[in-house]
Amino acid sequence: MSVKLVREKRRPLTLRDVSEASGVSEMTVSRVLRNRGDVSQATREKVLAAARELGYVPNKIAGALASSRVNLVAVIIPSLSNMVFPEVLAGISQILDETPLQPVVGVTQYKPEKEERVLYEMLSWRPSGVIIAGIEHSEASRAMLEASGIPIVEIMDTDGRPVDSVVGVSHRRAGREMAKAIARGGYSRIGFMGTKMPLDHRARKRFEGFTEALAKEGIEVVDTDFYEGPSSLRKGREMTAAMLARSPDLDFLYYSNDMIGAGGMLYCLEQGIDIPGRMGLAGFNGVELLEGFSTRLATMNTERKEIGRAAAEIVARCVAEGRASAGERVELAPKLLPGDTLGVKTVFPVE
Amino acid sequence: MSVKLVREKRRPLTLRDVSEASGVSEMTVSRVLRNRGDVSQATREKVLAAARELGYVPNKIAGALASSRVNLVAVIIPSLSNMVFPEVLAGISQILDETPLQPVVGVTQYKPEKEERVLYEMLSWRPSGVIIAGIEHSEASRAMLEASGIPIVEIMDTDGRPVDSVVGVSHRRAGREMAKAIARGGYSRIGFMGTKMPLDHRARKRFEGFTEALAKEGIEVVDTDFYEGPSSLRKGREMTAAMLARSPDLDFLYYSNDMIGAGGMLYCLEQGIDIPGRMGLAGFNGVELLEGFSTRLATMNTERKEIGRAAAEIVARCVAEGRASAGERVELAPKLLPGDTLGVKTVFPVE
DNA sequence: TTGAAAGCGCTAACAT
DNA sequence: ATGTTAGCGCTTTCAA
Repeated sequence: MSVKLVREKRRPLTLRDVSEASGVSEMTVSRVLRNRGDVSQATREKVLAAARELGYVPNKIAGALASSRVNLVAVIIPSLSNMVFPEVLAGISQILDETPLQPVVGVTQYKPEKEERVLYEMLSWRPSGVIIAGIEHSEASRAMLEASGIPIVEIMDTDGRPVDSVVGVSHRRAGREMAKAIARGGYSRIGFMGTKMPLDHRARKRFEGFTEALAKEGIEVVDTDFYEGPSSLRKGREMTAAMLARSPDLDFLYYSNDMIGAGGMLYCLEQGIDIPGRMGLAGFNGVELLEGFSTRLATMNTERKEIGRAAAEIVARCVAEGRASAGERVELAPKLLPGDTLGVKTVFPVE
Repeated sequence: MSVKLVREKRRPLTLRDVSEASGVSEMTVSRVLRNRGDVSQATREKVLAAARELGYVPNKIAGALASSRVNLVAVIIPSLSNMVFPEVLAGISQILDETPLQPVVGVTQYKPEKEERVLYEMLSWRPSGVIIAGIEHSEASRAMLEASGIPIVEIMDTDGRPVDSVVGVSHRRAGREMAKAIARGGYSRIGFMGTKMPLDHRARKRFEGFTEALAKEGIEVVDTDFYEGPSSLRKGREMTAAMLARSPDLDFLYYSNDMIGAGGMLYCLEQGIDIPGRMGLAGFNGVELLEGFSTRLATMNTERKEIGRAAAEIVARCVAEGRASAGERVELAPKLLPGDTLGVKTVFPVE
């Protein structure tokens, strides 16, 4: 006959339990568990044995309150389904893994109100720093960041006035450089496809830089199309089909990201369109996916992982030095990768 | 002449500051900020005005300690770069957004030791529940989960003995069903490509189910190749090229995920291989990417978002009802999508 | 409807 | 090397 021990709603273990089980004061147990020196080897072993035996898991809530130290870094990004952000996160983790700091991720879905809520929520856990995508925030969000008293790093975008530090690329400049490359290639009837602008400041800035630089060359964007929702190969394919049906005389398609760009490229290749002679194509980001196609889409590589690393390093340094801000500015230069789809226009449509 | 106020290392605001600014006791301020009833309209407004004025952000650390309530759900997944997991997260968020609960994500990189560390770290914040990918854990991890006293939901995989609740698909069964479909198509010389097994239990189970079911049909897997690191189109392309060079008489390639499957498909199409007459292909997951290709890769759709939703619902229900566990089991049936690459073998290689 | 007191589980700072 | 005391900023509980 077996007796089943039903512990009612188990009270979680506390330091006191470990203290009693090991016959050592709570304070010393705390020291052992935090690897502070000044504890004899014998005591240390006794305590660790007791803690393991009981299955004690420290309570960081209490620890953080008592020490007013919270080793969390709030990371606020618009989305996880755009691979760009997991890549940034990978860079952040890589750096923070070497420190006692831990990233905690919040997702805003590109909505300023959601950003505000997420930020408030995260700040209420009193993190040691904030890494936040974008440089455009609601007034309330900006006020919270400024009042937080912790290092803030805005990432991805350097066009604007940061709260504290900033790490990213100039999207305006990226747009300009793409425009210049297109003009050099002799393309002149340009179509643009991208996300709806109010949601995506970086895409907007690229587009602005792009059209401005084209204008200087006397070229204009002939057709544009904007979509909402996730970027996918399929979306790029469908939008491209629609645009080419509408504006058959285009000779270059600029996409606001590689995913729809690759979809458009697949469509053009299947239609037997001569690339890059009759039609040029370019995306943005330099995502790994592009390496999987036998025709390489032209793009501009933004070093997402490097952005994450640089941002995390700034926060880690501030925390280590006890500084409340850094005021650093890191602008990375995106690199144009012409691939196989941005060359020289050779085929001219019949007038 | 302007005077610049340099507040040294700003002490974060507390309830007391709001209390003093509004002339209301801390207790009442706390009530207002938590939307508890029993506060007069006049007082409420005074307090809210003061809090907004000061830019007060509550300290959840202290709140959680005092109330021993933490509205966090630990979500532990192997990776963010495999789109499958962001999709699960989207489902989880969708449900938790309707509750006071918040997901907090930890990433294990498919490493049991890392899973152990991440789990320990997250449990030390005393979350209200845990959603964790996979049903295989180290002994220590399993012990922590069992001792946690909170609802645990293991997701993705149902083949095994769960700690508490489980939501997912049977990967063994998925492998078997793919094998049967392949046998029905008349394919008989099978190649398999996937991740190194010890890292990926679900891939292993699919492979086991697959080979077992094939064996029953008298078919065997002729060639296999396993890789480490991220799955990419390029990897699929390269591995496929290598395998076909090595084993030119294969008539079906089964990939452990859609990403490498799609890469392999692109390679085969470019080589002019007749699909599905001479060669069949299949992946696993049913990712959106596949919709972007004009040839649809055969796959089995696992409802990741639905898995996330179901898991979050279990946790939310437990928390609402104050239960420490649910013991639920939700097995979703993956659906075979034959697409354009799993048909009937019609072309037989010259002997 | 409001307030006062006690304490959540830990750690800083000071003994010893 | 170890122990004691006094909080951290909030919420619970009870009293008014």
